[in-house]
Amino acid sequence: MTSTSRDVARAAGVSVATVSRAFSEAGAVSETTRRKVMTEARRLGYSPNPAARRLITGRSGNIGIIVPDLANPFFADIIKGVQRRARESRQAILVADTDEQSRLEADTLRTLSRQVDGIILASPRSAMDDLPSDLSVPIVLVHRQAPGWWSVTADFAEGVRQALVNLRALGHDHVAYAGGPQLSWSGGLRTNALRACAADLGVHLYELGSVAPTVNGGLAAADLALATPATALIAYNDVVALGAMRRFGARGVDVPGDMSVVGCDNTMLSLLAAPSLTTVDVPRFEAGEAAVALLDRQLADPDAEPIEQLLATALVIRGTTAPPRQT
Amino acid sequence: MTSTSRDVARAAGVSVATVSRAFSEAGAVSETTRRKVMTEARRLGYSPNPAARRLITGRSGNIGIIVPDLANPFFADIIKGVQRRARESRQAILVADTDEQSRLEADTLRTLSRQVDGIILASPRSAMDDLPSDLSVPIVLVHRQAPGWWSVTADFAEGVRQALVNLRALGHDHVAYAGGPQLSWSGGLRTNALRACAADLGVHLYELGSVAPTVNGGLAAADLALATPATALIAYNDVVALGAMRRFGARGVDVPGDMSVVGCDNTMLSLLAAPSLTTVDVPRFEAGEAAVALLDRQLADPDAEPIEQLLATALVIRGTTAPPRQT
DNA sequence: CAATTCGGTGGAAACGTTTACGCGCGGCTT
DNA sequence: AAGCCGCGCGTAAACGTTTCCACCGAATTG
Repeated sequence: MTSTSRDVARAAGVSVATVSRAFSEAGAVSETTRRKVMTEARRLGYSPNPAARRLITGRSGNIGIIVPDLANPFFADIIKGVQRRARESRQAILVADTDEQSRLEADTLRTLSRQVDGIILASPRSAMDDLPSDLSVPIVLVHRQAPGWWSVTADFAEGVRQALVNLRALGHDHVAYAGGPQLSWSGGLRTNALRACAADLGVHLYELGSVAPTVNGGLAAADLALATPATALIAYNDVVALGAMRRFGARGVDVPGDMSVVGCDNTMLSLLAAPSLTTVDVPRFEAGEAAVALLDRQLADPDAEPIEQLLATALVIRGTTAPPRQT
Repeated sequence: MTSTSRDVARAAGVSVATVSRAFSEAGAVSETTRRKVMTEARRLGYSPNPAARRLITGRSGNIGIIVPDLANPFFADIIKGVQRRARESRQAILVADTDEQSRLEADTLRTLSRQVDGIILASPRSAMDDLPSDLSVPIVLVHRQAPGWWSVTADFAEGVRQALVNLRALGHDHVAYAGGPQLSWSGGLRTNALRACAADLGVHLYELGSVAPTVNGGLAAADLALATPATALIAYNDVVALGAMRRFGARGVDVPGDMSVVGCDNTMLSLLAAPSLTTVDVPRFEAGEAAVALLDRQLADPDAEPIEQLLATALVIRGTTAPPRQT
């Protein structure tokens, strides 16, 4: 049987209001009574009922995060960032995984919105128009920008640009690109950046279209790449890159001898690959932490102008890029 | 401004009690009025305030899950299983990651316990004695058994036994084992099973001690293994196995030519490795789903006898195991 | 036809907090 | 020395539900 503030009040010889004040840290209670209250509270094993507190304050102390796929180390790391920051401010986090299904996003958003003080929406696969806009909780987008929305994104454009520049410097004129989900905003960013940059550099870019952001997607991408004259492949993310490497291996294509591969995200996977994967580093923990910070700011001042935070990216050279084999 | 049951009641010309009943699905309201209530509710954008509901019912509709490391695909998959099952019964999930620090577990458990109806505690790194036992919420252990606790575990013992039997059949008499965290219950299980089985088979087992369940742990394990006459390495999990493979590669040790490697868990990583990793399959989604089921059962009947559910494991042969090179 | 049940509904009391308001009391200003 | 300020605290009114109890009419029973 859990005890209530009334029990503590009685035991400490004060009123429930004082107990509440002692816990709310308002400093509006003398140090002596505060100590007395705390002692009794500990003795009785009391802690404030979150439901009751929430009913009156309207704050749950929880924040929600929605990701397309928990099993993708990229999103797992973002959540870890969120969690780290949230733990400091004693907030719990509700996570929801939409299994890469865009139609689950709106629903999940609506359900979650009643449970939390704010929501972090990572890499939504829906069009912004399909997302409910009348939710009464603040939202921060991660890796998606939209007018009027708060967001934290990484500079994917710069990252893939560096990748292409590097490949060009190695001597690759024919480069393939395997894109991710159609409605991935950051995917679009990469595509546009690559197009522009390819034109600038005089590199021939083979767009392989969009593949699933999974190992299987990578397998498919590899076959598509081999059907072009490309000597290098830039993949939507590390998972796709690794999948492609696997398929290259199976088809007897040497990486990086016959085909250079560049991933994106710099997840732990890129270090596990053999050879280790050249990839674009994007700060994931930091993105998670920044998102919580923005959420807190929005919570403090709901009418503030939306902030769009941009995180830096950089190419990390490892073992899967090399000059093309002389033919 | 979110509307309340009173608004809906007024609009529909009924009492708040009826509105409540219409939403509580009790079937204690006529179909006509129910429809009327629902119509008005939709029009006003009403949905029951979870805090108020929870205050009176004592149920939050949330379940918590605590894992040592979200970034480990093994736990990510367990969470996905939990999430899938929880979504069906319209429960949200609170996840907490303890960063492999056992001292965070008790705290997290206590904090979470006020927020949720039940907690799933996956692979705790603490001794059971260090965990608070007076929490008023039901708990289900995953991959840990303890007297008086509900749990769902996998038959790791059988899995590693199969691995050792297979290695023996390939001709390996000297096998190294890299263990995981000291207080990992399932780790202890593996160690004991391997010891017993090695004795039976006449295989010489080199216990490398415990390494961190991370890539770095794997790197270390590889060096330790090479300091023994072992021709095969069984690793605590896939991450460690992949880390070890990386180090073997760096030191010019061919896998599986010079050294066979067996992982554990059969995560997506094992398919990404080159060559793909021979590993022990352990059902992760199923573990998550089963844990929720047990939680629901415990919730329905708190005084029931604890259930200990066991999931089957099986060796999956892939590319990292082969007969030892003839010397 | 009278007595009884029962499905459907409303009134009101909880649930455990937070917080506006008010009050006594000591120390400060003038 | 009289008034004022502000600190510390208690009283009581919310917050938005669920649920017990009572009530009414209609249907069922004897």
